[in-house]
Amino acid sequence: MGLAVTVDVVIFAMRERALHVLLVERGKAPYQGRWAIPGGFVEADETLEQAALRELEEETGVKDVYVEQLYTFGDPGRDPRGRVITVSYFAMLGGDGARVVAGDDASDARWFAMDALPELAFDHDRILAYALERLRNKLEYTTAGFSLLPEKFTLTELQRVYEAILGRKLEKRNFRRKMGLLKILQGLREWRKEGLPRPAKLYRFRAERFEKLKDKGILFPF
Amino acid sequence: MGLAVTVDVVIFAMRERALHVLLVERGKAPYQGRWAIPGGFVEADETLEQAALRELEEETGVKDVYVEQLYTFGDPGRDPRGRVITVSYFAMLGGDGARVVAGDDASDARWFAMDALPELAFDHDRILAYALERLRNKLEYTTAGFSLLPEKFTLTELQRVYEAILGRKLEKRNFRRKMGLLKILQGLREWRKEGLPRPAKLYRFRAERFEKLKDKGILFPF
DNA sequence: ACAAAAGTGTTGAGAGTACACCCATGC
DNA sequence: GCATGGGTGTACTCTCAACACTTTTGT
Repeated sequence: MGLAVTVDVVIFAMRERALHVLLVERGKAPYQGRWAIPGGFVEADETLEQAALRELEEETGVKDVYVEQLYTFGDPGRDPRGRVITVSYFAMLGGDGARVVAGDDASDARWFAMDALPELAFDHDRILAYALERLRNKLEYTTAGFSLLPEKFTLTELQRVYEAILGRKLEKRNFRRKMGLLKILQGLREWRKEGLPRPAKLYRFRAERFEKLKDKGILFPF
Repeated sequence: MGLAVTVDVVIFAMRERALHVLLVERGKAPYQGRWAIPGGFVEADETLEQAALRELEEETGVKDVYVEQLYTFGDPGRDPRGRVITVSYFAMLGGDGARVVAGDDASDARWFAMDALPELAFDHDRILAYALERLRNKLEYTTAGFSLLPEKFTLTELQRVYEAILGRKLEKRNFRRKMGLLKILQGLREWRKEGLPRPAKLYRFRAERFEKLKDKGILFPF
């Protein structure tokens, strides 16, 4: 079989109130100089997920993240080098982690706002579009939104994550009441003060409480 | 690369009020004589979806179905022949079509009830479990349920599809009212009489009406 | 007349939506 | 003292869940 398999990892983070994605600049042909989703060839003795994590760390320095399989793209002709099938993954980086990559000189990786993307290599624009759609869906029935925040966050920060991904404004009081109803937030006795007119209370996500809700099919009602 | 790629197609149908899946008996090693999900190797010049449709027809005679990609399984060791990555698909066959295969002597294909499966080849039990989970989810936000019925069906038949897949009983009056509210059913002036104490009205699914609902994020509330 | 599935409405509870003002702080 | 984002409650509507009896037919 003249067939090769790659993995590609779409990794999202919130930066400056907007949803960003991490891309790498290709150093060699094909598509030299173009930006691409980090990824590479699967090796013989690793699982697909291990390959995704390895490539992500090699190309961007990001590690210790949870990746989830997205979709497999395999049209003939999607890679000029021959028949290459790619298994795409996606991941989310918490607010604090989002700064790690910026200072990593071992890579040509950069964050791009989702509404200001460069031209991409291969069919990576399709992959990215698919990943965004999946992220929107996950927001409704999982706690994906929390994965894009630091451990401690304010309610307004949480709301901005939802707004950035869904692409529309949400009503503040309703958002807060519903989050309260879910009982998956723990209020802390700490306040965020930097750059705020009035200090905002910090919260922490309580994963163990969410587990109980999941089986009952409870949705995030936004 | 010593890497091969296959496609496998999980195909569901309702038979005798229970959810069934179509399996084929393997004629050669490995796992000779075991039952397996229909599938085979991807050829050089076809898309993954074309490969899935081709293999499905070759092995079971089923054609003209809509297939949807499910998940890609690629652990080293999942196939004793070497490193084989499989892209799985799933499909649904309407009630009338479900009989087609039974008379097809060109294949060793057979329908199995999902709650009485034989031992399967490779990691096909995992694939099947994943497909069932996906089917359950799709039932909630798509019209997947209708794909398992003939063109004309009674409300009780429709309810049985939901019950078979969700694995629990639903309340008749609530089910009917909610289906009515969605306005995606067209009542016909025909009745089903075979084997029924009292004739039941037949309905038809109106796909074009559903399109309008989708964008508004309307869910099937079962 | 009996067995079996078809068909039909109401009520109470909980969640969704829309909406406007005062509060605490930094400058 | 003013600009800025933080924080709070009510009223209405709609949907969900629970629940039992009558109707039509074949035997």
